[in-house]
Amino acid sequence: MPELDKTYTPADVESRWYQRWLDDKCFEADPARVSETRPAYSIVIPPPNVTGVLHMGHVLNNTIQDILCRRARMLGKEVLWLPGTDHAGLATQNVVEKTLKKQGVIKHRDDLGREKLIEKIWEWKGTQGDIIIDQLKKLGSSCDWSRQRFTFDPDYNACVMRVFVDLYKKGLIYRGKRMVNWCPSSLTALSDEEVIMKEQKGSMYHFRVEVIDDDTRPQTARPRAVDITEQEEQNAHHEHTRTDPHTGCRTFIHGNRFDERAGPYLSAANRRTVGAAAACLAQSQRTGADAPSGESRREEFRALLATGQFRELNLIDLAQIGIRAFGDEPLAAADESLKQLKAGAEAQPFLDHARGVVYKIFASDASGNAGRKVTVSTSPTARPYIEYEDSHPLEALEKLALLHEIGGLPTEILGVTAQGDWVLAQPEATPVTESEIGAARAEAVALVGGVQVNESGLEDIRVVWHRGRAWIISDLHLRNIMRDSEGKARIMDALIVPVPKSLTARYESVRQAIREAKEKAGILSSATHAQEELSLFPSADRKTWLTIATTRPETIPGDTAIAVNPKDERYAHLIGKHIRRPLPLENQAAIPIVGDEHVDFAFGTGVLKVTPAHDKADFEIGQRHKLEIIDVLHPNGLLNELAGKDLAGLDRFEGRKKAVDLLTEMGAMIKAEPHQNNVGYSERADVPIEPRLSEQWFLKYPSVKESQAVVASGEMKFHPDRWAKVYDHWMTGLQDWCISRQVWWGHRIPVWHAMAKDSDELRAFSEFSNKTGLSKSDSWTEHCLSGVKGEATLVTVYQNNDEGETRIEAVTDSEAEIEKLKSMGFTQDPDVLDTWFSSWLWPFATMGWPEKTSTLKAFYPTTDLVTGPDIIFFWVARMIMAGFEWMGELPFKNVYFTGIIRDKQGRKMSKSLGNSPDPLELIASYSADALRFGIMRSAPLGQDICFDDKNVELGRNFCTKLWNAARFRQMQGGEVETEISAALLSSDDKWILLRLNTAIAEVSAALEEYRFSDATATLYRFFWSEYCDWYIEASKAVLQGSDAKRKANTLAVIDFVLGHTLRLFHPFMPFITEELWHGMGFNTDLPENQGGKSIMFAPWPKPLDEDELAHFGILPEDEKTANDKYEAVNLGRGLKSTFNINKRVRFVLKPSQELPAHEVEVLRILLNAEPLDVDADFAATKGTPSAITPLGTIFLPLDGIIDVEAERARVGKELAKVESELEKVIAKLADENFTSKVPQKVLDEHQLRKTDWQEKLAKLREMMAALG
RNA sequence: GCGGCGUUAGCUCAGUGGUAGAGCGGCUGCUUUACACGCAGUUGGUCGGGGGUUCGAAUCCCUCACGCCGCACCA
Repeated sequence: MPELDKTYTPADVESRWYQRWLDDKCFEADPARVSETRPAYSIVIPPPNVTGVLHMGHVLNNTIQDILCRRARMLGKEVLWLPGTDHAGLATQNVVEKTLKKQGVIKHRDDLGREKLIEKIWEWKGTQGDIIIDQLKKLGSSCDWSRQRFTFDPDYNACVMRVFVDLYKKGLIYRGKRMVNWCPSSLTALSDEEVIMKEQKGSMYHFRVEVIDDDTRPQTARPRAVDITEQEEQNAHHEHTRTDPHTGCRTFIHGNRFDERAGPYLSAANRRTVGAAAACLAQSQRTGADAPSGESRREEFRALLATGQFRELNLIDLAQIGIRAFGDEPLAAADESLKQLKAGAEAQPFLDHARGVVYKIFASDASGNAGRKVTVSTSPTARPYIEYEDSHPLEALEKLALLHEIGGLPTEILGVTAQGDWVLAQPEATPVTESEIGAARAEAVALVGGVQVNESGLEDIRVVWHRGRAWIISDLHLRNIMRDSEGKARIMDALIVPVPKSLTARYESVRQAIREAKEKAGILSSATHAQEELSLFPSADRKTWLTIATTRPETIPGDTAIAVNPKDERYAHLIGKHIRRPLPLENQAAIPIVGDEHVDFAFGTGVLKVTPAHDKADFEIGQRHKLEIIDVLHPNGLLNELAGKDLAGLDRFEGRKKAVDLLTEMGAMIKAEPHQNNVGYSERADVPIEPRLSEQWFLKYPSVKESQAVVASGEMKFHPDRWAKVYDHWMTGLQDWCISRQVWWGHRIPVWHAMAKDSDELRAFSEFSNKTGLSKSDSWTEHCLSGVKGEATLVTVYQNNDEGETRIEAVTDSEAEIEKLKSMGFTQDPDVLDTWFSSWLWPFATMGWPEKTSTLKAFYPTTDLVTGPDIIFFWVARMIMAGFEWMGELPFKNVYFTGIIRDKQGRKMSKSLGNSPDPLELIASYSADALRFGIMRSAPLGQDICFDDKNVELGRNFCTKLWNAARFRQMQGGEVETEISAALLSSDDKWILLRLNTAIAEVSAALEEYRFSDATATLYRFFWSEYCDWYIEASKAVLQGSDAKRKANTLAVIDFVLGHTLRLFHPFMPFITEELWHGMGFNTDLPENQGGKSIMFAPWPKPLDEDELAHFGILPEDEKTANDKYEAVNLGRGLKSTFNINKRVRFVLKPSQELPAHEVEVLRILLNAEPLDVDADFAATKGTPSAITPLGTIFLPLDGIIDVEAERARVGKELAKVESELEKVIAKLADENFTSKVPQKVLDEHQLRKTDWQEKLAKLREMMAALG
């Protein structure tokens, strides 16, 4: 037997074996070898990016593939693991361009031009590309490198061209001017899958636009209100761009007419309503110029909300917010705040029809601010509530919005009628009885303390019960006017929401009464306000304004319409009118108001600006209404001249700021509030993408039905199968795939154009005919232009493109045809294809398609695919479709999705975080085997992996252990792998053979089900805990003994187990197992293809079958014999440890059964006893520590150092535990409920347990008694 | 919003109805002839909360909370 080095040197071993495997062509697949008895097994590698370097994800992915392949080889399959790399268009071009720039070779790619740059990239690929291939080899990957492919290989390119032409002919590829995801950094279109949504904290800008009747009216540079100075108005607007920084709540204010410090600011329009003006002034005076900013109150309000007690709000008048306290103590929650206010309060109760008893308390708040009013009232839902009046209507509305937006609030604002009525729904309100109302009223009265009730107040709110809900109908609407508690009229802003006509009609009389009351008070009735004024803010000159919310004000110059929902009663009547687009300043064009169902009237203001050139949804609206498309952006994201002179040349984000400034200056800006929305980012360039209208090539996915069905039916299996759902979902909502990219490195689109300058189709065609000799009727058919037999071009004539030309489009993948086209003046489409458009052909294009190669025949469809779930759409789904489309068959039978590798903190590994260890460094310091074992051990099925170097360290330790165990065997000398004699098998031998059987079965089953971490766990347990810790230690009894026959037999068992273990380990740790396989001489005498050449072809271990077990005389109960012994050892060791004995000492065993001398010797060695006396009549000195074992009682005689108390304590502790366990079992067995219902098996188990505990208890009691 | 995954020992994770586990870490002891990258012993858990089904629940059902990941999105 050759001698193993004292230490394992992985670096030498790994490079030596890998080279040897390559030299011996161990990885090369031969289709000719495939037969019925030697089935094919194949995997195509997910081709890494040619610029890529190995990261942990690759390690995980490729280790799994290698394990699958190596095991398949051992199972006697013909294995093809087909490797290669991906040309990765954008990424590679970027890398090379950057390198060239760094080297100072170029400043811009145009310096080189297309052809030269591509040359440079090829050059780069030749010298620096494919680094990852060498790295994969370091990992031990057993790929068939002789078949390595690159997606840009000439024959692969031919496949891509062929596929394009085929799809084109099938009518699935088309060119279209559509909205695409445009990357302003890479200057190319991207597919939807390459865009990732990121949450953004931006602003929602509200600005107003002027409604005009038609587009013929003269334009005015800026809207202007009468009776106010420019400065005043600007101030007013400025005030109201303020938003709540904490909540970002919307205010619903359309009017924008209040100055918080100075009180209501009156526009001319408001002055029209005389009473209102007075009211405004009155309130202003009452609250005073130094009225609190509202901030302190806001805080308090938030605090109340946070208690969760205030769940419902009720708008009484627009300056008030009512809060109802629900719960067992209706008012207790509000009590605290109320107490503060009560001091010196003046309460004014009155009866309100809608609200029951209302008490209005006027008070100063804690900080002495005047003008605070609190209303306590009963509600129609029989819950008393408290209302806070704010010094300012605006503030109240802000709170309303705040409440409205807090999840779980039962009050919803539903909408507004044409009359301006609005409806609050209270979905959680429960209808109440008269008596409940009465009780609530009484509570409220009691609270404020016996105040007299008077009737007063305006009948401004009604509650009706409808469909089981309480509906509040109010006459309030925009500029609604009411009396306040002092009897003075006030003007309020309002929420506008529709109410069902049927409902409002029933309350016509109520409204009539209100109107009369208001007229009597000299207040304009809401009825006099015409419909068109609703929701709009009319100014003195009767201009009407619409408020629009947007996140992208820089695109206003590209707006070509305003859209409202035709069902939205607020705005429906405006459809057909126009608005004045505020930007660009020099071109404030009139653009139409269109009705479109797309508009969500619950969102924002319900008015949408339509920018067809810069938003997907807007584009569609534009199509529906035949709107003009104005593109205001350059491809690189700078605003162009169409954006106006103020914005042109600015970056889109700079432009945004500038646009806001412009709107503010002209007084159109109402406010900017914090707004969170999701913005699409280019995954690669990490910049926000720009929806951009451009001419691109699109593909309608082929073979969708089959592809969806194959997974749904389970014919193709996903592991874990939850990904099947994700796949199915995506396949259900497929969007056409934008396949063209505006880069140079890629498969160039095989489409050739000739432009006929004439827009007249016939004349254009005759021009074409002169060149080709084809007639017009030949359009859309294939022709051979070159005259070369079998070659063809598909010719299509498109009339009238944007430039008024006629385009002749020729599509072919034939070189002869291309030459001819070139000579005829055709030019090729400049775009290249999406990289995924080539990699979706990977499973068959790498195998020689379209030829019917023997490789394809033998290895397609492939068996397994191992990849990450992040490319399920990019790659997996598309490969399935391509497989069906061109091979008529699924491309693989199983897909295993790995998890994502995270760091110790659970963060995704990334370059920018720098938290990704370099696998090559790990290999250098721990070995590839260690890395492989470590990562597999921590990779449960499809779960993300928290990666820690500790795992690799553990892998390294495991390798060392394996190495040393092998060395131990070798040091024993003797022949390798001799016959095992059944007669000489010890209980330990039988035990380890049974454990090996279990391990083989477990590992095989785990691998069948892709449970790699389970497999490694079994390997670890079996080899370390069972084989090394117990079996080898027990074997020392024989190996150190003098019985040569037994010794030889034990070595035979050890060899048997090691030989199986190495094979079981090989897929996980290929290098060290190969080294030991040869180093230990397991390869000798084996046929070349059965492990003689390499362990990778040795047969995969099989458990001993029944016959073999019988032959060796191994029974299932043999496992127990050894287990009993090991338990006795554990207990004996425990004794030693308890009494702090760390020397070799004497043990005495008082056996409960006869023990062969060999077993005693094993016991002695495992216990490290010197000596171990077996004495059936042993009478221990009082206080001698002992333990009850399955083999009898073990004593640890401690002459002179007996500590009776310590031993009593120890036994006592154990006694207590046994007693409690026994008690549990007895109780269970005594319970008839249990015994009558439980299956017999469980009952037996419990019975047995009971007997065991009882026996133990008896013995422990004996021991206790012995201790005195 | 819709969907998925997860929550078990200090950490990483097994455990799909019947006596709560592994590795790492911690602590104690041991240089014992394969291995200190080792050996022996030992300490860690009301299995996220609540409810239900059951003789019995970490496991099945409901619900809530938290975390992660997709998808869809509203200007």
